Amino acid sequence: MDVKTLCLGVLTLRDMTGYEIKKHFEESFAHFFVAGYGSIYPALSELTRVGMVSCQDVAQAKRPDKKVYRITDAGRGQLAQALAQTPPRHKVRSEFLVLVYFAHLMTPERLAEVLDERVRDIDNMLGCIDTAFEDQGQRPPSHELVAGLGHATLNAQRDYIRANRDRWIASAQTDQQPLSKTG
Amino acid sequence: MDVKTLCLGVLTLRDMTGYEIKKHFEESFAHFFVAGYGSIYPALSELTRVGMVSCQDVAQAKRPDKKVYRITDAGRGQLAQALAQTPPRHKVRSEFLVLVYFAHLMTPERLAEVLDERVRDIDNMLGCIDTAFEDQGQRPPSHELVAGLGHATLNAQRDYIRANRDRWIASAQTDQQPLSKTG
DNA sequence: GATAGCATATGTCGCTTCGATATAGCGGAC
DNA sequence: GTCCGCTATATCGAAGCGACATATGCTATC
Repeated sequence: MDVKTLCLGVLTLRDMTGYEIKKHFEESFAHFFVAGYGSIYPALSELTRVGMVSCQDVAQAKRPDKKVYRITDAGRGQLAQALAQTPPRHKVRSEFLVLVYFAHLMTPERLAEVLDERVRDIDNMLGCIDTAFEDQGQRPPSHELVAGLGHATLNAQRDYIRANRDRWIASAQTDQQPLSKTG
Repeated sequence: MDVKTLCLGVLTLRDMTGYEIKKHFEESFAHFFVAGYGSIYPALSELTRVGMVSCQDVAQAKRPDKKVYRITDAGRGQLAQALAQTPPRHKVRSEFLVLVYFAHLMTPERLAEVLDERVRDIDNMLGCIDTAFEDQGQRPPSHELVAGLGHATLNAQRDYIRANRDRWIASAQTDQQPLSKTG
């Protein structure tokens, strides 16, 4: 599944500009799918070119012009096919866990910093999910499901880190294998 | 953090070929970092070019020749710097959760299929982590930490799906908004 | 004994995506 | 008054992903 399909999906909720699609991604998808302008704008151009969405230029007073995109019947068909066929993959790319994996090459202070920053990030993300869930305007009923899953997963990770933090830092002290003589 | 840094990291454990690095990734990193040959071989070429690793050609009887890579002092220095500076980010790209988010556009049968396949994938991944953790040869002491974190996270996700599966499928029936008239 | 598939081993290619940057005017904060 | 953030679109280089190509030997099935 690529960003094109994602755009078709959010355009079933209402007509949007590229900017609004990005905002919707940030508010509702933040914890499981990231897409920047560098992916969204080319995706919308391509979708327009092949007739999956229509595009209307809207001139605005005191604001830059905007392009409002609307999904077409062809787009709805393609989306239905994508939803029916896409395998439910779930990829993680965690530099946090890479750092933890090489904890024996870091100082205990650095490990503490890494773990604490991860806990802060998790708290932020949980707050983000709650905020998005509170103002439920324009959101599909299934939003509750992904919010619940996000909560369950992030809470479990945070609790596990908190429960083991001190023990890990203590053993980092004994297992340490410095990389350089100047360490 | 890019694949180059990852390669430097695993080469602190022992000298390896590109093929072995890939296997190590699959066995130990599967649940939090994916890297294929298309990333690893170019990374090793570049690391060799700038002197972060050395490379020795080894001719083998009855096997293709191989290139054994070894981290250099310069490489160790660069790795230390990367571990000290890399922010502990954690990115998820879940087509599974996208599908769940648009559950109201799918049939309840399809939603059931998606949820069940995800549970199977999680079980597979848990087995993978356990297998890698059992044969502890050549693994850093911190491997236990990432294995534990993987377990906690995946278990939480699986339990949450199992606990809510039937309720979700029932509400998918009522909330459904078909995309086409032929649905 | 044939043949199919798997393991070892290195690599390329095209496409997608990421993150940073450019542009530009308005509104509010300090 | 000046700086920052919001709305809004877009491009660009670098990185990465997945599939494919190539070669050979070993093992299991028929």
